[in-house]
Amino acid sequence: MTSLPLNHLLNALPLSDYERIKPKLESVALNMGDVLYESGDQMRHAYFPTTAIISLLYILEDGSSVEIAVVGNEGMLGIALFMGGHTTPSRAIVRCKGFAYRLKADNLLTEFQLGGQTQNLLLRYTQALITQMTQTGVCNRHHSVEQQLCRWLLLSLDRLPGNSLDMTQDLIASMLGVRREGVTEAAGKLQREGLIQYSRGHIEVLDRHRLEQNVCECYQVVKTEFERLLPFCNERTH
Amino acid sequence: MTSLPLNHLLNALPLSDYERIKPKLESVALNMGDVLYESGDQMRHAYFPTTAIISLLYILEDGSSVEIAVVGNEGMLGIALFMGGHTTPSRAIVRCKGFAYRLKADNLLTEFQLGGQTQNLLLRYTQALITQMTQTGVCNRHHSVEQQLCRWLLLSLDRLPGNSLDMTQDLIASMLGVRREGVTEAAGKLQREGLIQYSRGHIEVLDRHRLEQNVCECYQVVKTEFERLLPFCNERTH
DNA sequence: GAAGGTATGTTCGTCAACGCACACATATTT
DNA sequence: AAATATGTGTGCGTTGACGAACATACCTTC
Repeated sequence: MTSLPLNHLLNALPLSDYERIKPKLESVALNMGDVLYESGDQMRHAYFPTTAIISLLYILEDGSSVEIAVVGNEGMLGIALFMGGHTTPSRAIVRCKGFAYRLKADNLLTEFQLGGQTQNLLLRYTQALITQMTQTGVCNRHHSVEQQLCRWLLLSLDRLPGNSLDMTQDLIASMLGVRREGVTEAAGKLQREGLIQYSRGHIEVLDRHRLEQNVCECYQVVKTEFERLLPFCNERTH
Repeated sequence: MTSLPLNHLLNALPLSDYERIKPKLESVALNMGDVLYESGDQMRHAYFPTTAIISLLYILEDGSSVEIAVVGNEGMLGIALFMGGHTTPSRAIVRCKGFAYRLKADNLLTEFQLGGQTQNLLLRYTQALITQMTQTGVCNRHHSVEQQLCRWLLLSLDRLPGNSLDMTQDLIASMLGVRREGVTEAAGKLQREGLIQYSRGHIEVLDRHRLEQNVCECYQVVKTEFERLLPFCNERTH
C-alpha cells in the first residue's frame, strides 16, 4: 500500500469510473509560480495535484492579494467547470512545485453529468472546499497573524510528504494578506519557541504537535469537515 | 408582470420542473431571529425566500459570530442537501422577517438528481454563493468597518422591496463580526453625510447612489458574479 | 409622568497590525 | 574578493479597531 503519490479524489472514485477516466489523465509537472487559471479565464483543464500544491488567490484592485483556499493531493482544481460557471474571480497559482494529473474540461464534464458516485464525490469535495473558504474568511477577521500562520503551515503540511516546505516569508505574507514583517515576527516567535526552523525560504517544522496547540479553531473545523465529507480519501483503493 | 414577491431561483426553473415542484412547496412565515438550521444539524427543508432575508453565520468558540453569506429572494438555503453534506458548520438565522417557500429535503434531492436544467441552475447558484462567501472573507481582511457596512447595506437592499430595513446596530455588528461601537461610528458618519438615516433599529437609505460610491470593490464583484451566473433571475418567467 | 428597558452616541486607554526605513545576513554573480 | 541580489530581523511612529465605562435619547408599560 503506497501512500502519497496519488490524488485522494481520484483514489476514491469507483473503480469503473476511474478506469474510464484513467486513459484521459495527463501527468504534468507544475513549477513554483505557474499560473493555472487567471481570474475570469475560461478553464480548459481540471487539475488533480499529487505532489504539487496550488493556491487560489483573490487579487484586489490595489494589487494586494489573499489566499482563499489551498488545493493539494486531497482535492482538485476547476470545480467551476461542473458548477457551471467555467471560471471564477480568482487566480490559481502553484505554490509548491510538483506533479498533478490534468483532465480536459469536457472530459470532466461528461463524467460529472453521468451522475452517480463520481458526481457525488465531486460535489462533496466542493462542499468541503466551501468550508475551507469560509473558515479562511472567519480567520481573517478574528485571529492573529501568528495563529493564521500556524493554520497556514498545518494546511500546507497536510498536503506535503515531509515536514518541510520552501516558501519565503514575503510569499506567505501575500497569501495571508498581511505584511511581510508581520510574518517575520510571528515566524520568529515560533522559531524561538522551537516549533519551526526558518532559513531563507526553507521552513522545517520541528514540532507539529505544539503547532497544533498554537493554532486557532479554524484549522480543525476545516480538517474535520474534510474528513466528514470525504472519509474514504485517506485509503488507497486502486 | 409582477416584480418581487417570488423567488428568483424558482422563477428561473424550466416551467415543466416548476410545475412538478409547485405542489410540494409550502409557504412559511419567518420571524426575525428564527433559526432555520443550527450548525451541524441535519437539514430537513430547503428554503426559497421571497420577502425574508436569511443570514448564514459562523459562530466562534468564544461566542462571537460572523456572517458568511446572505440569502434573500435571489437564492436558496440548504445547498448542503444536494452537495451531499446534509449539514454545514454554520447557523442560518432570519435577519429580516418575511416569507419563504420551503421544500422537503428529499423532494429537493429527487429534483436535483434528475440532472438537467434544474440541477444546473442550483449548481450555478451555489457557485455564486461561493463567490459571495469568499469575497466576504476578503473584505474582512482588507476593508474598513465603514466600507463593510456599505457593502452589507447594499447586499441587504438588493434583497428587499423598499429602501429601508429594520436592524439594530448591535445586530449588524454581530454579523460583520465587529464591535457595536464601530458600527455606531460608521453609521453616524454615513448619517451626517446624508446617505442614510438611522433611528432605533430602522435604517432608511436616502442616497443609494452615493452609498455605492462609498463601498469597496467587494460588493460589485459579488453582484457581477451573480448576474453572470444567474442572468435570467431578474425576469419573471412564470 | 415616572420607571425601566433598549438603542445609540461618546470618550479613553490599549493593542495588533500597518507603512516605512534601514541594518544585517546569506546566496549568487562578476 | 567585490558587487549585487535576495531574504530576514528590528525599530520607529501611526492608525484602525478593540474593550470598557458611561451618557443620552427614545420607547413601552404601568
